Amino acid sequence: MLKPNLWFFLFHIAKLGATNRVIRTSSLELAKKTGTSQQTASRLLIELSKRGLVERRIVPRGCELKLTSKGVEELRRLYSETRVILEPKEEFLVIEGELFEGLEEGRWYVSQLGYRKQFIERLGFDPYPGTLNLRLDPLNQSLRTKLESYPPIRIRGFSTKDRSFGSVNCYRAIVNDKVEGAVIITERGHYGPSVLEVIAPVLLKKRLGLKVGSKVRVKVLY
Amino acid sequence: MLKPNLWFFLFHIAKLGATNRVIRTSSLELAKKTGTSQQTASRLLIELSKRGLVERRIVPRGCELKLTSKGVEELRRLYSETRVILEPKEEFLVIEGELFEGLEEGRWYVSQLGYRKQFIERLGFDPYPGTLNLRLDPLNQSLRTKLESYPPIRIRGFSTKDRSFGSVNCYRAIVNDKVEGAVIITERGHYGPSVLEVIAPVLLKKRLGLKVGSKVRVKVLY
DNA sequence: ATTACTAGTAGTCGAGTAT
DNA sequence: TATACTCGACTACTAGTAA
Repeated sequence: MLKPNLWFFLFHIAKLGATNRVIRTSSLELAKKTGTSQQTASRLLIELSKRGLVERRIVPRGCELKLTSKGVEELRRLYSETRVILEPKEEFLVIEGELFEGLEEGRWYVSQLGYRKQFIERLGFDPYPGTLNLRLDPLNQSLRTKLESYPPIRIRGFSTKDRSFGSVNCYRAIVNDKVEGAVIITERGHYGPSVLEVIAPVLLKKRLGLKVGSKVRVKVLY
Repeated sequence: MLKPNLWFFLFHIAKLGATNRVIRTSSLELAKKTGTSQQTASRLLIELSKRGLVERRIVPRGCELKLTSKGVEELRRLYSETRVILEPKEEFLVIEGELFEGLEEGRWYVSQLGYRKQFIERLGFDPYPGTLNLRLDPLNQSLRTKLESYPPIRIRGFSTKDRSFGSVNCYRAIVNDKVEGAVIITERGHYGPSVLEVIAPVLLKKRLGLKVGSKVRVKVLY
């Protein structure tokens, strides 16, 4: 668990904008922002860097910093938990996308027993082997990004003797206002943020009469 | 400024539900949750209590805790700042309510020079002396509550020789898609959460042809 | 200018324990 | 049972300073 003062320091670095770009700063500036000494700032920077939460490069008069994805994740975790504390109401987000024919990789992943057992336990259904892949326009991509800041239903990764499978985040969802299923967000997704992958207990394409190019409306609960 | 480990401790107390009700716990339980000793938990509880962030009562086998409004405020501050870091996009919220004739108190407050100067400086307009009071149904009340979790434009309180005036939080707003103004949220509001008070550079009732009972739509930017 | 080491010190922790 | 005090141990801080 990240120590509170490291978290606080990370937070201040993020406040300077280091979540999505490299910033130019110095240990003295950070010391002032966090109300500590230059020496302590230097030490904490070294520690954050060691823990892989910030990337750091010493340059002539100061340093360049950027949060790693692990650093952003850490920030987001506390943010999500605080949201649950302060805004306990159940809400939803509607994401729309266009069906496309995927690589059929999803079928293989979803049917892995290590995932299936958890899907059944945590989502309450045994997913049909296959995913519905929706292409998102930029507006819907930003909704997807927003979604990721909400506390997910976590499916843990696991290993077989052949390989290891990463953890997966899920959100309950209702597809075209009819079928209950879930959005899945994989650690290193096969497609990236422009695609939304949906699973359900049934073959969605058939059940909803969808074909390539169909507009699909996903109401995601969180 | 609240020390990081105190903040972290407050966060854990909040996670147990102490934001909106009294919880029953003990220093040992909190110690386990935060990964520290019973002694440290006890000491931090005393400190949080001294600083007026939690209310505390020792009972036979443990203690009862509840965050004070100052404690919740502290949590909300960091939450809001983190939101700005992680979700930098400008967004809005549409709140609708029904016009009613207020106590005319607003007129007096808004025209106080201590407020007016700040309104001009921070909102960019000199408010018409008076407020538009909208009665909110429960759904719109929850939107108002949600609004309060976003970082506001803060107007500081001040004192005259006669009395003191509390600080006010504002959000830019557009009324009925036509007139720019601001929603004001006072510390100890005259009306409570079921009412939304709006100010603008003009007399809104006249400008928009409103009368008692009119439905008014306020698009609040944050 | 910076970063970051060393060394001395201030502050925090938790075992023991009184209440 | 609890809370919370004392005190020795340890951690984390900053001043001084080298690079």
